[in-house]
Amino acid sequence: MSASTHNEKIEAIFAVAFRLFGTRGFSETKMSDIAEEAGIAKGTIYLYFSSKEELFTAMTKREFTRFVEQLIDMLMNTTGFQERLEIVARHHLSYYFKLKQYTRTFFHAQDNDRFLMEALRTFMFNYTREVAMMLEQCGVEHAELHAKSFIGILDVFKMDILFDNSFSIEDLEQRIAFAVKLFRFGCQ
Amino acid sequence: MSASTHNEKIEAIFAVAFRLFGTRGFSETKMSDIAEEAGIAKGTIYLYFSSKEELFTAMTKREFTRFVEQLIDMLMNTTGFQERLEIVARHHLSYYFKLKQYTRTFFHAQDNDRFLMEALRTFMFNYTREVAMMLEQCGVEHAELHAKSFIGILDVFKMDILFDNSFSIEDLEQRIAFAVKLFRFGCQ
Amino acid sequence: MSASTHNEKIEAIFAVAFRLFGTRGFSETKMSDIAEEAGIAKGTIYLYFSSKEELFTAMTKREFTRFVEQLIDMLMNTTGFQERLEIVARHHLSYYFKLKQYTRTFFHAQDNDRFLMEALRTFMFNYTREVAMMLEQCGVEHAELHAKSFIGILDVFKMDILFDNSFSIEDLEQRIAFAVKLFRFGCQ
Amino acid sequence: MSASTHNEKIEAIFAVAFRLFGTRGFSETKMSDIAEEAGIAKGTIYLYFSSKEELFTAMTKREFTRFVEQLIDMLMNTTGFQERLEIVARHHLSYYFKLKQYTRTFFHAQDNDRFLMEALRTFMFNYTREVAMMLEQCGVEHAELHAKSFIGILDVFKMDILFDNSFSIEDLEQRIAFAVKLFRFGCQ
DNA sequence: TATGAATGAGGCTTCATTCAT
DNA sequence: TATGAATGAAGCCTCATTCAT
Repeated sequence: MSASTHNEKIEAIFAVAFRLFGTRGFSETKMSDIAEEAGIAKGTIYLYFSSKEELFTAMTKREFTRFVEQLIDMLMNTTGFQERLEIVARHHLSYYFKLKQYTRTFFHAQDNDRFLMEALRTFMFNYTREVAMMLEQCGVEHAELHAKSFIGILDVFKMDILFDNSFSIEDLEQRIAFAVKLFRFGCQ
Repeated sequence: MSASTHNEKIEAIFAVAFRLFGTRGFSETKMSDIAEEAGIAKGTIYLYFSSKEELFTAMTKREFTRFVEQLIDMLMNTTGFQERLEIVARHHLSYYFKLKQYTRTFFHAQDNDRFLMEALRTFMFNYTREVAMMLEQCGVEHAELHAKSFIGILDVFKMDILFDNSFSIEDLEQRIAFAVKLFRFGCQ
Repeated sequence: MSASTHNEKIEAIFAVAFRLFGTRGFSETKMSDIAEEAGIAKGTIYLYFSSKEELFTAMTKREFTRFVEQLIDMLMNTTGFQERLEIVARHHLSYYFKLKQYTRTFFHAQDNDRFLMEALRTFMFNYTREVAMMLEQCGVEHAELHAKSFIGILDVFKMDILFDNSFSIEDLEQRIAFAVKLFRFGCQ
Repeated sequence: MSASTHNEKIEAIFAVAFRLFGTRGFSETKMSDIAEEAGIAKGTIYLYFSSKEELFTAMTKREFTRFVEQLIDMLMNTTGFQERLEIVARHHLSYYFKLKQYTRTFFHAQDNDRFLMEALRTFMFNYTREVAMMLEQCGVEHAELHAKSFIGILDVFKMDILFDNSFSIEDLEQRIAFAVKLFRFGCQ
């Protein structure tokens, strides 16, 4: 039923928190629901996280960190501008695609929370830095602004993924190709 | 302090709601605060809006609508691809710049509601459509995808504006120029 | 639409109040509903009744008074013990029968209200007195206790009327006959 | 002050609720008052009852059930028509007499709810059934109508008990004797 | 460590009543 | 007299957090 070791328990809490915060949002998610779905008692969560906000922030930070680390791994094994751009694009869009069923608010400023804003800032900083480094290696000037822009292009397609119920893998690949092409050569 | 006519009162409520929801987020904004700052009684809000959620949604919808209408106006009086792109970019970024002091959550999926998600969807649809129409008139293919992408590039710079306390008018203009150039000619 | 003279207006208010208080009960009936259904403004009610409680009490008192006055009229034109008992019984039960569709709480201690309790007391006093006087004229001893008992027998049948959806005029007449017979000769 | 076990706590809540709802009525009784007088926190009540209405209904149902069960017990150990009628009468009237200080609304349709009406219906059904069974055993015809009538006679005396501050034990016994005699032999 | 019953601050909302017109 | 927009006191209920076991 419930996870037994310290880490397993934290993982279980994170997993449920991710799902519930993602689907319902911060305020509408109850600590008691998280506890119940994680198979532990309400009080137990407080052994690991001092408050609801801390749990939310910790979970979000971990998610952000993972996201960037995975990106770094993938970029490490690749050369070629086009390929690398595609990797960034695919990683970004796949994230939303995979989690579509229960993602709604992640990577977005929440209803609340100075803490999350800080986490989001750090995330953007790290994410941008990695993409910028990659761009720099590939000889692109104004790497940071370009990195942000590329991320922006990708992020806006999140709307399509989340709102369009018939959005398919093929659509995803099409968006990737489109984003990379636009980024490299402009709209003309 | 308080406005007298029906519409003035609604405007007053909207104005305060916009500011408070924007700075504090939905859950952390109290109806009593809105009432107090609007110079009316708590109960009075309920003469115009049936619930906190309805007020929030109505206010957001109005904001979205205004944003798009203003854009339409400005595009109407302009020709030239470069100029029009600059107008879109400036409108988008200026919005955040002007409201920097109390904007945080707008144009973002909230912690709550189905209603706002629907409003956001409509907004994105309208905003994208206007930009896409303009692009089409200027001979750009895949106008919709391009429109979204351009919006994405602009929207990501919102982060810079909101997070960077020293962000200046000059920075703003630089971002505008950068976004337009990238969009037109790519990163190279 | 709305009644124009002073008395017509009061009558209109009474009529609506009777219906709404009767169907919904005191707390669940809003002054605004009464005003609306009476075709007048909320504030207007306060020109005639100083509070919700006063309206309720006044309306109830009037209803009680009417009930007893009608009974007095009918008894006045009759002689004969059996006939008179039947008149009381028919008057009592017909009242509930006629108002079945919107009677629920009348003649009963309310959820609230010292005022109504007082009105109810007066009503029971007057109602009992009239029945007792009649019994006395007919030579019945312990007229007051007997009067109350007879009223009690009748009042319990109210349950049948209110709860039994198929309760008919024939059932009503049967109850009348039964009540009178029991009262006169006992259960044997 | 506060009870410790689950059941003790519920009993404590019931006891206070019975007293307060009985004296003040439903609407005028505050959940916070019940909590305070029960020596627990407001929120604790909601661990056992999902709403004020539910508490009220549950308490009333329990009271009804008890009333009938006690009657059944007492009838079980008695034979003789006269004695049994006296038992019913004494049980009914003693109930009001004992609880005089804080009974006002029980056994009466409340200002509110469908729920209570249903409970009242069930109560009347069960109460009537027990009395009717007893009457049948004693050879009385039309047992149900007779049972209701007897209950009605008794119930009307509730008024005397509640309204007459000098109502004594002797008065009570007199009413019992009167009710039984009337019921058996009629008014003559 | 783990539990979950208990807490109680706090917010949304209702609605009787007022009063300027 | 009549209106109805405005008021604001008051109460139900939620839920993050605590703590005795």
